[in-house]
Amino acid sequence: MPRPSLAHERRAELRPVIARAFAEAGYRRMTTAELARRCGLQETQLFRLWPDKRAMFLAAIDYVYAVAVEQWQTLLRASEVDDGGDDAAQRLLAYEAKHHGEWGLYRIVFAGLSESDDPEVRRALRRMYARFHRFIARQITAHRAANEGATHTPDPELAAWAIIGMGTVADVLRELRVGSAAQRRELFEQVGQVMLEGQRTR
Amino acid sequence: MPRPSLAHERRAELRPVIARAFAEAGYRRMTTAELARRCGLQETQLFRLWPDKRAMFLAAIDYVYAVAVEQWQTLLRASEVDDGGDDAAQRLLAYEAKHHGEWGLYRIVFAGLSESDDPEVRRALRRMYARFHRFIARQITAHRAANEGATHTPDPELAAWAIIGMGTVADVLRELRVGSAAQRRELFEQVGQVMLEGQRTR
DNA sequence: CTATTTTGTAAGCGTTCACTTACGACCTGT
DNA sequence: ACAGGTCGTAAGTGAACGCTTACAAAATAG
Repeated sequence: MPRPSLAHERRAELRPVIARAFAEAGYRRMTTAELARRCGLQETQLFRLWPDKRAMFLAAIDYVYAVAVEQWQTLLRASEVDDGGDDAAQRLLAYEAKHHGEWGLYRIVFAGLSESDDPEVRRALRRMYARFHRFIARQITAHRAANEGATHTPDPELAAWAIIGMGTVADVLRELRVGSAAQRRELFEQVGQVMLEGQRTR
Repeated sequence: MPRPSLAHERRAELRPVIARAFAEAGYRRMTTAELARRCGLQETQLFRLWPDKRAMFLAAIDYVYAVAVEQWQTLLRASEVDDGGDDAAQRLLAYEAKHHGEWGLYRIVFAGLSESDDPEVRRALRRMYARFHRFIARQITAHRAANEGATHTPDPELAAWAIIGMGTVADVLRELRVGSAAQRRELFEQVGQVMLEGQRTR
């Protein structure tokens, strides 16, 4: 019998390094050589763990959502205790207003989008967006249900997309160094609030 | 005296072809050879018109705003006559709800963003975003001023960014083939309306 | 005409980079 | 022990591609 493979575990522990690398340089500009250097191993090892560069990138895309959700969950658990009357949606919004995009992982998404004629990359991005959207839409629905019973516009599904859009534009502003962190925070707070509440449909 | 150069005119007439090409394939994947083929000339000619590939890409970025604004202006001129009571902002919103992103030029922006450590590209993108933002913010201010005098939230500057974000997310959905054109239209109508009107600050 | 510049065409050059080959050392179950 | 796999390292390969060189043809002002 051969020696048992640690490939699975190694992939898991290298994923953050890979993701970080792609986030810094984008897809094309991050070379497999540099990737290997950052992982502290030879290029060949990398190609034994993943079939090709694209597969490494796919792993990075999945990591984007994984990281976000992990942070949100720890946040929600932590603030169940010292809750100031705000519900989960508002706490998440306040958190994002401060910390959105600070990991720079959105760069992976930008890279993926301009690489997106590749069907696998598309699939990974779709899955990522679908997950974010579902998470946010649920928060909005819960928030509105808790606070009052009326129907609002935009409906939660659309409001969730709008919030994702707001996050994206905040990423772009950060990326291009347009405006300040304070302004981005204002954006999250004002627009986020309006999207959460919505307007009563007459 | 030498023969007079037509370089300026040629650049102008090739710009849409270049832009279209970058929009279809992104920056890295669009080769200068293919670019030349589409322009119906040799690669060397291209390099006589622009110093390098990046310069061609910069021209494409500028073209994105140029095209949008041209369409908007013809729309506004045309609908001054058969105006159904809506103001400019609402007509633009209705127009975008139907036609946003159909030229695919947003792909140029995605490509630029993941290529964005290049200072020139960054500058071009900043200028483009700034122009879009100013245009939209003015529309919002005009709309609110015309309809009622109260202060609203989010303020026009932020609402304008939110609308750009909404447009971006619509582009992403179109790109990834998530949801239908009708849903994107709904997004523009509902979210756009709320951003235009805003909520009265008490 | 002629000098000077643009326009057209063909070939190629140098670099970057994803991915491979080759080979030896090292585990681990039977 | 040893077979059949994993791990580590070094070198290389082949293709893509941005950009250049070289040279001839055409056009225009003086």
